[in-house]
Amino acid sequence: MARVNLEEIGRLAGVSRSTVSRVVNGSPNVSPEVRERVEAVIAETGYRPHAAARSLASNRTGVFGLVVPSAAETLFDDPYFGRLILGVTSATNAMQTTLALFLFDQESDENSIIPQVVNPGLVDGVIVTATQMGDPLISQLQQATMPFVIVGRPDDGRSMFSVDADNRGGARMAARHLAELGRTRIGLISPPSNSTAGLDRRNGFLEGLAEAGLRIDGLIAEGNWTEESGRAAMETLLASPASRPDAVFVGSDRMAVGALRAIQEAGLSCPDDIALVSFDGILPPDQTMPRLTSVAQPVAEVGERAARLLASIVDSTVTTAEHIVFPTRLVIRESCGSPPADGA
Amino acid sequence: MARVNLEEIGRLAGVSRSTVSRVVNGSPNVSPEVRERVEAVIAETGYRPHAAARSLASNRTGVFGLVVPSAAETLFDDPYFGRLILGVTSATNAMQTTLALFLFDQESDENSIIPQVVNPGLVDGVIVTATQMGDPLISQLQQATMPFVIVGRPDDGRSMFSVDADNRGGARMAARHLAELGRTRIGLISPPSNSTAGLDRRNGFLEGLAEAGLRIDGLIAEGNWTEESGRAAMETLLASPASRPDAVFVGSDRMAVGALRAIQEAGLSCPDDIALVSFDGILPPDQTMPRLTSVAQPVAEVGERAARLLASIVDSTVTTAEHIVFPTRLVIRESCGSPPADGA
DNA sequence: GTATGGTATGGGAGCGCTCTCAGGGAGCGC
DNA sequence: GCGCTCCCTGAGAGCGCTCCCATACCATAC
Repeated sequence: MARVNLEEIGRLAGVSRSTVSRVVNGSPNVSPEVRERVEAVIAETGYRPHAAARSLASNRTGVFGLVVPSAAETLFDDPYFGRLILGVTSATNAMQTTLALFLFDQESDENSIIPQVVNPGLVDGVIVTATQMGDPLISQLQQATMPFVIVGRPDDGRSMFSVDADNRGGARMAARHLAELGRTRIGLISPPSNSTAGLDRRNGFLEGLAEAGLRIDGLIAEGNWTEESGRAAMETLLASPASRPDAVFVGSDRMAVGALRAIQEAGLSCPDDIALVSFDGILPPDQTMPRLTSVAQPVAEVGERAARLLASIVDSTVTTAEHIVFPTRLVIRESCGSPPADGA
Repeated sequence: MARVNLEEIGRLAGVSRSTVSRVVNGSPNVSPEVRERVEAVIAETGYRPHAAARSLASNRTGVFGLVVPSAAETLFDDPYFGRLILGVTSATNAMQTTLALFLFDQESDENSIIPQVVNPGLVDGVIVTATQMGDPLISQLQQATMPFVIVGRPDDGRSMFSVDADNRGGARMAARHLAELGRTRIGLISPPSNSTAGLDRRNGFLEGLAEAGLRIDGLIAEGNWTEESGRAAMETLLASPASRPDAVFVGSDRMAVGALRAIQEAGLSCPDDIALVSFDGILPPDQTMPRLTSVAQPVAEVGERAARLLASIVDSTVTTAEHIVFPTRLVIRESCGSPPADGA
């Protein structure tokens, strides 16, 4: 069953290459009997169109790139990226598009990967996640006029297509919730401030705190998304018993796991001594004791929407940049100290 | 900066298309001054070769596919696939190859995805993971003469290229370790037996048990890789207190987390009442209390090796099917009840 | 009858590259 | 000085497809 091409199929079915192409691509202008004959030949030869040839002629590859830069090492310890990939693939599968994954597993890879990403004829467009401030990839994409969508909020004001969760609103909600439960010394373990998500969560939290008439009072530490950094940050906050917080908002689930461990290692109780609310809502709830109250963001939906948005950019259906924000919701469990209202 | 092609670069540099091609592809037969001139033009025009055109002409795409079929939903809760992807990308990055990810997120996707995977001109070869017995994908790949490597052990005797961890030997080691610690009623929570990995771990365990002169005595339950199934399986094993095991080998880390929870919920202690050894060695050790003793398999290395093997098949460097097995090693922590010998 | 329009089909051109081959020039040995 | 080889370069063909246009045919309208 050697490779066979359009011409050959045409020959076998007694029609031209063009007609076979029409059948393959579902053009309506083909007579039923011809279509049937051609389809029979295709079936019995096992013919499959050659993707590269098609791409070259049509200037469309049917491939989207998903770029996940920076420390990929730690990446999959966080369920976030897995969920995002799941969302993206669910959309690309539905659109008959294939997904190329660009993971930079080292800083040094960056320079060898970027050319691939922006290479014409490989992908039709790119979804970019976890962009750092001033990411060189972004400007390269713009320069190459490669369509792209950012997952997250772009750091500068320039208009680009992007999809994000409402980090700011969610964090604000968390702060207010803790305040409403009567906590007064509410601390923050912030995600890294070199990411817009981190920045937004921090600012949203401070905003909510202010709205509740509370002050942060120096109870602030910064982590780097990892469990270990959450634990270290909590240890910092607990360092002086006199000024110990009675509640902490932790900027991500994983950091919260570490923070919780620090609380317990210090012989304190969560939520009695220190209430905790985290962000992401992505961990299997039973993974911690008490279970985490968390601001849930719809990660898979963000990924799915990003893929669909990219598709419409590629199709030139939408042309003016838009920033899509998904709402977050507070999932109350035990770590915040309020009676559970929602078991999800 | 509109699209520019080889011909155009040639025109600007005063040479032919062919010469530019040689420069781009690093052919040695180009005079230094011409090379320099061409490279200057390339740099200033921002020229990038068109991947599809190159693929069409050279019959090489520079893309490898990674296929992860079946229940993708639960996929990323298990760090296994993340690690595997990391390993594969580390190799493909080094080889200047791009990775196409094929995730079937529903059974129904399968039929729409397979054609993409075996499509000529899209990928040069495919790495297939988590194959079920009698996977239709495999026969399609063979039929399309698409090079492929299986991660895991192929279920039938036919010769194919594959890379696996020594599931059998690892499980055997686990059984013997527990026996050496003086446990006599050693149970098994087996991975699903519709996977060769599951089968191998189960058989290896039984083998090790027999070598230690022990019998399984009905202390066997089967899970489906999930935490919840591990917990349910352990509950089954604990159902009749009279015949309770004093040790259990759990076929995966995630199931072990569930099993551990079941032990603790039953008011028993691990390792005092029931010692635990699991398989994978992939979870952050601090995630459980006590920390899990586990048979560690080098997942990332398996992925990396699979990608490299695929590359040599594509290059026709290797032609006779081989099955590569990576050794596993027992990482002793607290859950097995022996004094820790290794902190990794 | 001719004019008009829609539909089914074929053929040519071309997408941007690689690969093979031919040819010109330089360098070498005798 | 001639022939040989080796290196560099250019030109042609062709990868398998899509897209556009020309053509042939049929149906309808006047």
